[in-house]
Amino acid sequence: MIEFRVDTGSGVPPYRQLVHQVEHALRLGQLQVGDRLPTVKEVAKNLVINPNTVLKAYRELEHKGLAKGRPGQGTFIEQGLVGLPAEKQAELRAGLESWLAEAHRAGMDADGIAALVATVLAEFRQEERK
Amino acid sequence: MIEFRVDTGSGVPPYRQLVHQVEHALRLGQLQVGDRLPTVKEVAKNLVINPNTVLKAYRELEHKGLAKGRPGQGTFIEQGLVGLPAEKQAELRAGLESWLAEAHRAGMDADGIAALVATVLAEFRQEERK
Amino acid sequence: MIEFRVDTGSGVPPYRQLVHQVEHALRLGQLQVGDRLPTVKEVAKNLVINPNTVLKAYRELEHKGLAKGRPGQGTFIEQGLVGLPAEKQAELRAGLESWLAEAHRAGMDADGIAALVATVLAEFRQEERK
Amino acid sequence: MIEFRVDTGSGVPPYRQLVHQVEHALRLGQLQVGDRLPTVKEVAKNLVINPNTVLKAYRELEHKGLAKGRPGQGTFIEQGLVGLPAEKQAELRAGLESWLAEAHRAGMDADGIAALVATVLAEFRQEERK
DNA sequence: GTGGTCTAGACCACG
DNA sequence: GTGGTCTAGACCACA
Repeated sequence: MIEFRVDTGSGVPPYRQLVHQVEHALRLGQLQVGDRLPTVKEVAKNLVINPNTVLKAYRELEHKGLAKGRPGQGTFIEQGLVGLPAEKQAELRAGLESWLAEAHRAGMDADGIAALVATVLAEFRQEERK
Repeated sequence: MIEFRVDTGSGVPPYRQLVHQVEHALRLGQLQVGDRLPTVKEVAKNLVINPNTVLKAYRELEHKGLAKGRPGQGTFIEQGLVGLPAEKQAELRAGLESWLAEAHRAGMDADGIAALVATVLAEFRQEERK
Repeated sequence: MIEFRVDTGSGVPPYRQLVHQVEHALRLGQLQVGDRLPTVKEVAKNLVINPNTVLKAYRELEHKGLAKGRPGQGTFIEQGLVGLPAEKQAELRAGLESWLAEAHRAGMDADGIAALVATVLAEFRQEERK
Repeated sequence: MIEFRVDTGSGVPPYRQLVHQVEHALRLGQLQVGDRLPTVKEVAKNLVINPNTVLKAYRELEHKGLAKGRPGQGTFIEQGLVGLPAEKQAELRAGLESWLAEAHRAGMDADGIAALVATVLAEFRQEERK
């Protein structure tokens, strides 16, 4: 079962963070078609946010065709997102994690790492756009 | 001189994106104490956003003690952010870029990469918090 | 609930006047941690100023850590400011008021009094700085 | 010779602070008709502000008929402001200073005192307006 | 309904 | 010309 997080300091609206997390989990194969998402109440209670916010996120997922609420049963994943084969993903992930560990050893904190990653990713996106 | 970007699709308010970019540049040593930021009007014109939005970002930086507006002259960096020595940073950056290139070769698009990176970073943050 | 005033002739930007008034009320114990400030719209309507101006004041208070806006609920005092015990304050206040009454009887108008007070206070500040 | 001060943190435009200080000094009898104000250059240098700002203040005084610039000689007080007789003023001032000293002894800092004074004065003005 | 963001445009203070 | 303030009004996120 997916575990949601909300980072209130990031400026990203909470409901979008939830949507992103589902999308990411789908891409990474952590969520499969047919999986059940936690109930609105559970999420709202765990993250201390308003149930309406969770509902909005689930509706957004429904709108994108990724999930579907079944009254009385919960919300279920309807459709996956194309991603790389699991092995390749695991490989890449391992590579990234080892880089991260190295950065951490070198003395970078999470914010510093995030700054570096954001910069490099932004440049990559710009490259890709060409 | 720092070059701002704004990603309208991310959900992060533009003025916060500007703040983040300055903070990142400070961490990465791309901005130094005493450097001048582009004028409010320049940024507004380049990014096609309202001057007030830029002003809001600069004001936020001022509140954080990172920059200071001097009427008639511009806005200047007041204080740096601790970061790693430039060489170490360059090294780490190279490592990250090579990982990124590998992921790209493997068939991942920017969104997929971002998803993976976000997930791994979030886990790292959770680790760090312990 | 605090009652805001705005003096348009003073040259002090209205949003700063609001900030000052909250700070003063905190120092004087008229506002406590947890108290709710009037809503942005109420203040804007009462003082006949733009809601954005009020918002700017509340935002400034947030930056100073004194208040915090809770969407959908209002803006609340987060932190107090050290001040003297209420009795001592009341005593001092009485002393000041009696002096003021005397000055008034002697024929001074509010502006004259303000001039005298400003001068004496400025000298006091200079003394204190030593 | 009057000694100007500028408090950059107060929000009051510097040029208005200068005007106020002249007016206050006139009310308090510290400046007399015929007295010479410091030159624009002197003030600008001492307070580290732009000469234009000082000029603007002097023009404002001229506009109010309080001072007059005599090319090549300086700026001179043209007209006084009605005030109380010097003895009465000195008496009141002494009273205020003794109150201030008491407040200080009681543990109030300049900001606390300013807060109290501002509040009491504001109420007094409201009374007077009736 | 409450706070928050953005836009558009006017005006002021300062250099 | 540069930063800073204010207004007016639209739209969004949240409770």
